[in-house]
Amino acid sequence: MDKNKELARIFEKMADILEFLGDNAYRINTYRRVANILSELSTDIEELVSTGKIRSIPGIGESSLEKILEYLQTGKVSKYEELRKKVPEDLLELMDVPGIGPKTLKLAYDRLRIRTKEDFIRAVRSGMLATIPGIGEKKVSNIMRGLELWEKSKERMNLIEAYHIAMDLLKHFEKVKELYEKLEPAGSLRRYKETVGDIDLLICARRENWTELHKHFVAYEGVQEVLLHGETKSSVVLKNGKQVDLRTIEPHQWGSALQYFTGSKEHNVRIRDIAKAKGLKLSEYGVFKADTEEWLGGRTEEEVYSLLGMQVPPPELRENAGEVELALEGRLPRLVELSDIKGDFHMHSNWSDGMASLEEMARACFELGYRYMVMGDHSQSSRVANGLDPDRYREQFKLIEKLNQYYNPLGFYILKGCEVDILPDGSLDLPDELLEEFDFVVASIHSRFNQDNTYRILKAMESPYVNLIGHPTGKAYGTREGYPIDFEKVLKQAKETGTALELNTHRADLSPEKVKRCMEEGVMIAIVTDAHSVRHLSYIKLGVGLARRGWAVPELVLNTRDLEGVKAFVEAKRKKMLSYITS
DNA sequence: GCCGTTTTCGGCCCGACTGTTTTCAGTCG
Repeated sequence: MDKNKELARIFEKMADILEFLGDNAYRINTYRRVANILSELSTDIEELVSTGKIRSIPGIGESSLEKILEYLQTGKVSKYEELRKKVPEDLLELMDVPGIGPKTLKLAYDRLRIRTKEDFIRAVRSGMLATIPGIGEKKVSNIMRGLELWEKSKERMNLIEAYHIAMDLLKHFEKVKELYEKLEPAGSLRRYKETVGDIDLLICARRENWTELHKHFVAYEGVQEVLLHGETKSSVVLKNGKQVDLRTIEPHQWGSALQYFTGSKEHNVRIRDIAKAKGLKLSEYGVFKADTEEWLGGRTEEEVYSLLGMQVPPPELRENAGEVELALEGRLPRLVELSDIKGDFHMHSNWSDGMASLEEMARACFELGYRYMVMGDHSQSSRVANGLDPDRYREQFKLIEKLNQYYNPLGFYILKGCEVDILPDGSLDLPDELLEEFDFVVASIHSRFNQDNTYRILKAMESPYVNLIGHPTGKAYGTREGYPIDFEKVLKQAKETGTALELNTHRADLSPEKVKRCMEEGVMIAIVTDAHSVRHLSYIKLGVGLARRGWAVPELVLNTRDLEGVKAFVEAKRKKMLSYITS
């Protein structure tokens, strides 16, 4: 799969360079599409080539295929090698910064002879950039803000990125699985924090295997630089700039080490305090008697916490935000779990802007063990997303009905749904006659963020047919802050109208803090992936983690309901809101 | 560069916002 990724990167880079050079926009778009296809493939590119299946992938034509073949044979793409000679690639990395595009970079390149990232940033700070005609003060301050956001998102990775890095490393260790008993990511990744600074891996193994394990770790192909290479601890920086630490643990210390390295720091400080009060000492090596240093336990986390007289707080709650008190009293809530999830309420197929067909998405959901899924393609006003008009939705209904004939006897249901745009005035992008025909409706804001978004969402929730508000605050990882919104008003309206709010895994919106507010107010949430490919569906696990960080309980998570429960939720709102309208 | 009951050329990617302008270019989703 590494070749898929590398090829995707090359196509993406070529697109960047061509854009900088002012090439044909359609060609650039094609390159990006190819990059996207390559990165989302679930099969090795070499296999697709050898079986000839590559020829049947729409979007990859003769020219792209040639480049792919050349890469597989020689490890290079000559067109890329040619292109990169024409531009300073380092500078082009700034295209990822919000507010900086190819034209701005080209202007700086031509007018100020800027050749590197550092040059550019210096020109922004010194005011040189503002001297170029066509670039004013506002533009410069926008870029400054963009740079800050970019720097910040560079420092910490988002949860999805961290998850992928960890999964790849786990795969790397699969090759030497006879050397260890357990391997688990700790730190903020285990706590499902929205952003992760570096990745901590813990390995439980007998001491005689430690040397070999650390050797295997630093030999990982993704490693750029080895910072530390020892017997118990090694640290590396990966090619993507992210740091990974590895700790080897003896079996009898596993629980205490896992507890210690999971954190958070605040939680641990608090826990050690409690240990001290009980005449105990807690460290990554175990629980000890304070006076005699006698080892009392530490094989498992259960052992550690029970020696302190507490329940085990779920890792997602370990922030010293009330979980310690509840654990001491034995009153921790039962949080939602992955195994509670019976379906996904928000995903796209290639009918709109998804990568996979409806059939493929259905099969994948069925294989995940779901009882139902909501197919929620974009509505007509999302033109770039190839949104559906009423006729196409009705056409899609027929396909869904046909698939349901196959799946329903197997206990799986595809619900007719949509992600309908909330228009600037708060009205919906589809007529009521059609909305009524859907089994489940997600409504989201996708454009014109400078309007009164609170009003738009409140208005949308008044519709008897809207069951879920998509990405309610508009927040997206790293690159974008949310649109301004009065969340408390949204909460109140959600409760009054019987509308659920979405926890969109892809964007980490709602944030755990806002999930917590939902729980406090008794507002129903739905954990969704907003999947645009089969692979994205598996991110539901991360969504559950984010929900757990928001203390989400199963009763207020719509996905824990069976099909009848979901139908009852939809029906209840229709009945309630329609009676308002008629009375 | 890709694609084709509109098929080997010509359409595809549209609309809004922001900022810098005075009628428009760049960026973004």
